[in-house]
Amino acid sequence: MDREDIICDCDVLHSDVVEEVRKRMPNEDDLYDLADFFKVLGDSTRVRIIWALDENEMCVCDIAVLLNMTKSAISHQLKSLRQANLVKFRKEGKVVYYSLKDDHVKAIFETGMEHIKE
Amino acid sequence: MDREDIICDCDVLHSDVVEEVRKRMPNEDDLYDLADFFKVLGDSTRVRIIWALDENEMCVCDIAVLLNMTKSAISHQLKSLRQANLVKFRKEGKVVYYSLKDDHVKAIFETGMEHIKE
DNA sequence: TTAACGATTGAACAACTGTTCAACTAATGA
DNA sequence: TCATTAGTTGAACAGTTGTTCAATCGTTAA
Repeated sequence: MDREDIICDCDVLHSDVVEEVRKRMPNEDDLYDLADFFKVLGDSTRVRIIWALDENEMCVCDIAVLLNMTKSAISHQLKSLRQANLVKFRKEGKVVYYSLKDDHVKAIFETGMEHIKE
Repeated sequence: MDREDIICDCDVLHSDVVEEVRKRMPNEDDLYDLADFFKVLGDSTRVRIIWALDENEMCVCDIAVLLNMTKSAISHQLKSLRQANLVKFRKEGKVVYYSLKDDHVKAIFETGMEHIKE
């Protein structure tokens, strides 16, 4: 990093701690990906969709009725969930059935629930 | 819900599934709180702060140096983390030391890492 | 008392996000 | 063939969010 790129407005107080932590920090890219992953879970519509799909495979219309939202809104959010690799789908005629792809998510949800219920 | 409040633009296709899922869905408020919890984790600055604090208790200046950001930016994010009950702090003279409050978070992080590394 | 410094705060701004709307595709069946 | 229905898409809009900037607080030490 060049001198000019340093935007921090203070001097380090415990350089030993900072250096030690810096060594142990995971790859920057992984931390950005992790934040993006949580960003997907950080929306009540998507959380409710995931929770619903964990109970049962459902089509877009059913989810829209369940959450009382438009098909379009649901479809947009399902797109985010697809891109984040959290749901999969199968087509049957005009109907598209969505279901959960990942088994990590339920574990994460349950630990999250424990946290907020304290 | 009144008839006028229904904004869904389609008819239910599998009312049995929808009814069954509706019964099993957790409390709406809990799902909103859960989404808010993930929203806090859904930012790379906050994720990096949490990861750093998991390694060592640190003061605001040290975190600012580590992440090459201003004290102000860090302090704002620490406020979010405090409000979400994820960090605690102790004062020593002018210096404020932050550390992780919650042991759930590391478990959630590690499961999240597993997911994104697939 | 005063200067210096670590930290916090509120306002402002730009960037981002979720929903709506309208237009569209693809499959069905009359 | 044509109307209908399930679902997707892109643009637009409003609401939200993260960082910056300047001002401020609280503690320390001169």
